[in-house]
Amino acid sequence: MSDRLPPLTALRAFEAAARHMSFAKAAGELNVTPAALSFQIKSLEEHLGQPLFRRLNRAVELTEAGRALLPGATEGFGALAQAWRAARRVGDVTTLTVTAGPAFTAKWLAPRLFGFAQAHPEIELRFSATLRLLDFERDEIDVAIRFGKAADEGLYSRTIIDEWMTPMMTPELAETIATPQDLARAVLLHQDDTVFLTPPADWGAWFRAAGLGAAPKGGPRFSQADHAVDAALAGGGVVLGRLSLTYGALHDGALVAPFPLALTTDAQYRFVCPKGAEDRPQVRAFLDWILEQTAEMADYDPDRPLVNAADVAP
Amino acid sequence: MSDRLPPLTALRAFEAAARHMSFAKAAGELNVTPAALSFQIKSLEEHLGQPLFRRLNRAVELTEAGRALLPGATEGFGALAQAWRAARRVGDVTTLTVTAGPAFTAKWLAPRLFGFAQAHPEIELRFSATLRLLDFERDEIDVAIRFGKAADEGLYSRTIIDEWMTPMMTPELAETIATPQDLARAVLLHQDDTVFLTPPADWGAWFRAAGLGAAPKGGPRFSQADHAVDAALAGGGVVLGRLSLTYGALHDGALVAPFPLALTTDAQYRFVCPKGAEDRPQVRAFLDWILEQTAEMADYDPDRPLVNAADVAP
DNA sequence: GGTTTCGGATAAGATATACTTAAGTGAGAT
DNA sequence: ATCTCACTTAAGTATATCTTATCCGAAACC
Repeated sequence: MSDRLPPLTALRAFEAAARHMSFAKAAGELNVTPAALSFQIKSLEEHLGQPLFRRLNRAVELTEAGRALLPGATEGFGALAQAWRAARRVGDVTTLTVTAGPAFTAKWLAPRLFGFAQAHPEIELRFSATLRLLDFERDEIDVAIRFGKAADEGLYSRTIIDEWMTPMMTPELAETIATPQDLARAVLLHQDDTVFLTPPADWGAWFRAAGLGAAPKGGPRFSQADHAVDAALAGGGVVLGRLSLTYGALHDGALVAPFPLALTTDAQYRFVCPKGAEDRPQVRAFLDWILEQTAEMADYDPDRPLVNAADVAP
Repeated sequence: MSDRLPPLTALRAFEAAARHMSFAKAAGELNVTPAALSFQIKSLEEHLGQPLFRRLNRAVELTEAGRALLPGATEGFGALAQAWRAARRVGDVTTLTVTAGPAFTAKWLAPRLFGFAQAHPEIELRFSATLRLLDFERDEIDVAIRFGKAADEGLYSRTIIDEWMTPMMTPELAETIATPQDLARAVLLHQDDTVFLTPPADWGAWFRAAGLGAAPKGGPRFSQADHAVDAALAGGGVVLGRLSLTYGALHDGALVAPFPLALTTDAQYRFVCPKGAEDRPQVRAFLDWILEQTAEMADYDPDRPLVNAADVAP
């Protein structure tokens, strides 16, 4: 009748048995014989001073004590298993799981990945493209690329891109749009995935920064910024293009940015990982590679006039 | 390098060692020799394939793998320990932990407890008087007396009191207050702890039910209903007294309720415990005793005209 | 500067724990 | 009535775990 924890193997046996509601199946799961499992349960019941199962002839059912024990036991072993996986992941230098938003994944990471894979064939990359904020431990993520302002406490965080955004379009379309004022007649492509920024860095902000009197027109709205860029690439309109998503297209001339003025925000793309994880070989390799790639981007058009969206808030 | 859980005793040794940041202290906690603990940690590190501690000469510190493992391990063992305590509590027929609001505890439970203790000397009672909703598992509560409407799923719930409330005062004060209209001149004692009820059962509701044109005056406000009753007992004013809190005072004449009209609400006092727990001997004894006590109360003044607060909502 | 002390590591033997095989039991299924 | 299934019991065995005893290195102390 000790108040300390009972033998843990017996507890684990109970958890498996209660989950399956069958001693035989639990024995299978734990790779032991049913006899061993039966003995474990019996020993646990002795420790507790009362039965955990009611033995019916073809089945077992939980007693009230069993019902009280099961949820916490399942939760406890679940937490242990997850922690163990997390610890194992630390020693694993062959895989690297990265999470980033869909737009960044599509327009920045994916086109460049081949280069990283060639430079580091020993690292197996996994991607999780979602805007949902993931938990490093729970979701078994090594590295996150996030767009935002503040770095969380306890995380290693490094700004990787000085982002700016400016109107972009195909060269053909650009021939009909000579001045910012001409944008009033053009199809403006809107993006919804940066609305969480305050102040917003949208067409309204750019129009104000450019000193245009009129408010921007409505137009097609896209839930992901990369889709708006795709629409612009197809000649479907003018997008307020982000450097990170359009660098390649600007470089090979698929898009042009005829007006020098560009918007910035306080938010930046950051490389984020748990503190200390930046020294793991594959994380270090990935960070070095990203910095190399972004350094090239930072050199692009460094003299462009930048206006912070916060300074033109309505 | 198995992906299954490592030996659990070794994991527990790690958790204790990391918590104390000392193998020797951990060995003390687990009642084993330092040598045994050292061996456990070593075996765990072999399972993991990398060290969990960095051995400095007078101290140890966690490696990154250790830091990844510790929080989940602590959480896991904590959950197991709590579940085990919960299961042990099921078999314990000698203690009974009850939670109730402060007013109900002071005015209903406490005065009657002596009777229960006499009838069941073998049961050790514990009380937790708080308005905060407690969790049966987490807070190791057997029974809750709650005032509210809906019974939660998965809980045994039984209404124990058909509550009503009506103006009450000392007999001396009553001599100056002959009709409900006279309440306009009296000091009204207000209570804040039923404001979560919708519609509220307060002086405003009673005035509307009584057909009084004027709204009730302001007056002293009490955060707990029992304090308002105490103030009324001291002759300090008129309280909208709840039967449950004033039954004794009405019975021995310390308070009188001169006006027949009483308010009811959809909410009632309920006896709540986890499903199945109502059959545990001490819980059953407590419930039987409560029902016996409340049956007596239900017989008090059964012909009083009742108005539901919901029917006089503004 | 030498000695002590503290905290941990290691080795060998002892013991308790957990597992397996084999035989047994009772109630529902056939 | 017999079979079968799911769990139990018993005996023997393997393995994991603990203890005692000894060793080691660095910080603390004299």
